[in-house]
Amino acid sequence: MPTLEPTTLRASLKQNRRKLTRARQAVLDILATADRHLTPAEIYRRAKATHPHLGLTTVYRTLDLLAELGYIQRVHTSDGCHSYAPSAHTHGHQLICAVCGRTEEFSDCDLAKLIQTLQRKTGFEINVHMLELVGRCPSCQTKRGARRK
Amino acid sequence: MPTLEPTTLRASLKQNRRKLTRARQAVLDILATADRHLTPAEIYRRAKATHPHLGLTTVYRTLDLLAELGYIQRVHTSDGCHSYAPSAHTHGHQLICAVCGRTEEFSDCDLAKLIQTLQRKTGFEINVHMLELVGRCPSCQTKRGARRK
DNA sequence: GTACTTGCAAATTATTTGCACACAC
DNA sequence: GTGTGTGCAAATAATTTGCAAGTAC
Repeated sequence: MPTLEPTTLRASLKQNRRKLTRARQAVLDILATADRHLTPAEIYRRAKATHPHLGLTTVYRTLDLLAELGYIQRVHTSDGCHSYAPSAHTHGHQLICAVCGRTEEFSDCDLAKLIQTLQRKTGFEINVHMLELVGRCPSCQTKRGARRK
Repeated sequence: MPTLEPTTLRASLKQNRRKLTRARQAVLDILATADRHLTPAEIYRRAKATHPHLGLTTVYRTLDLLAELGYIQRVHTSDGCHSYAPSAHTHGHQLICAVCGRTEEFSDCDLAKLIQTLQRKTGFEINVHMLELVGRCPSCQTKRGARRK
């Protein structure tokens, strides 16, 4: 996964006249090594371990920035859209475990045909799509078959 | 669109030992006749016209309820997930205009194959999916080709 | 009549802003 | 050195809760 390569990130930042700072590195590190989606507050708490001076404000600002650059992705669950997951910095979608929050990214969504049909039918010009799949990851399936809700 | 049939709604509510009240009717009416997605605050403002006593709290509660029953649907845009659009009370997805917010619902998303492949590859058991397409509606395409951002 | 609902005020939570100081390049 | 970032405190916005009174059935 190219997510973590500091070189790539630094380059992206430079393009926008932005800098690679400790705070940004810390936030991205947390997400990149997390196997589930996290809220700003959770990221803040975790990142403070390696960067005690970190402010929550900075986390918010950093999340916006990283999302804009495509290094992380907002995850939309039924209880809100304020969690973030790492992203491979390309067109990607998330497969989310409803039980533990674990995410997997995938990119071959193959919606071309659907999009074409809908464009013809509705006259819309479609240029962005968001797709998320939700279910239970292998390990949450076995854990006493616990079904959420 | 079955959205508006008060009989259907009343029945759904009854099933859950809920009542069909003026407030709920007012909120649903606003959404059903809106051609774009609206935030709780917008819905509140509009619904007050026909139901001046309405409280914002009730709008929040009603939106939750109607969403749960499938009569409306949360819309997730890049700037948040706090808007709602009418829904045909079946499995459905939204096609959203990024310029004016207009929404169209569609249901034939045909993701079965993709889901099957991913289940095999990842071991996840997938049971929910959310799909949204974003673009420009016909009328926003002609309006001085204004492209958002 | 009863249980579910409402609207208000207040509390809570989430997010943004302004600004002096600090740091990456 | 310069311009971008940061962290703090404070402001704002969004959402939720408790509760007495109201209303659908």
